[in-house]
Amino acid sequence: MNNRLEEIRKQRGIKQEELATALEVSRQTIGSLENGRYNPSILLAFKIARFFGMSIEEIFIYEEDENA
Amino acid sequence: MNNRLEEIRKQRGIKQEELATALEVSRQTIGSLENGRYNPSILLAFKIARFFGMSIEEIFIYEEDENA
DNA sequence: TCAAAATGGAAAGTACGCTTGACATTGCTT
DNA sequence: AAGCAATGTCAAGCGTACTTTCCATTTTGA
Repeated sequence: MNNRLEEIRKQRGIKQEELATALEVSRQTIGSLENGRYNPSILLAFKIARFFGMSIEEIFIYEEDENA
Repeated sequence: MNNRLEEIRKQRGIKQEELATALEVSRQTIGSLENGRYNPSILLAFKIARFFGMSIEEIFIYEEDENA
C-alpha cells in the first residue's frame, strides 16, 4: 500500500503534528504512515479521507498483488 | 463501522466460504465481518471492494463519531 | 550561523485483525 | 424427521497498528 499522505498534507500546508491532533492520533503515527512503516486501520483511513474531503481510494493506493 | 457485506454477498448469490476463498481469508473472518465482531484491515477492505467492483465507501459505512 | 521547530525513528507495551480448530445452531432438501 | 450444508461463535496464538517516551537528524528562520 502506497499513499499520498505527505504530498496531500504539504499541499494543504499543515504539519504532521497538526494533522495528528486533528485526527486524534500521535505524531509518530502520521510519520509512520507517510514513511510506509505500516498501513492505517480502516477507521484511521476513513478519518484521514474525511479530513481531506477525499475518498480512501484517492489517498491510499492498493496494488493488485499486494500480499498474494 | 457498519457494512453491507452480507447484503452484497447474498445479492451475488455466493456463500461465505466461497467469498473467503476468493479473498484468501478464512470463513470465520467473513462471518466476523458480517456480524460486526471486528472491522477489516484496510488491505482486506480493498480486496473486498475490488472483488465486488465497488468502492470501500460503498461497502463500509463510517459513522462520524465512531470512536469519539 | 545558531537555535528552535519539524521530522525520523527505536523500544516496549496494549489492542485488535486474522488464523486454525472445534463444536453448536440454523436452514435446506428429501 | 433426518441429514447435510451453511452459518455462528469460542479459544488460543501470531502479527501489526498505535501508544508513550526518548533521542537523533533535518529544516527553517532571524
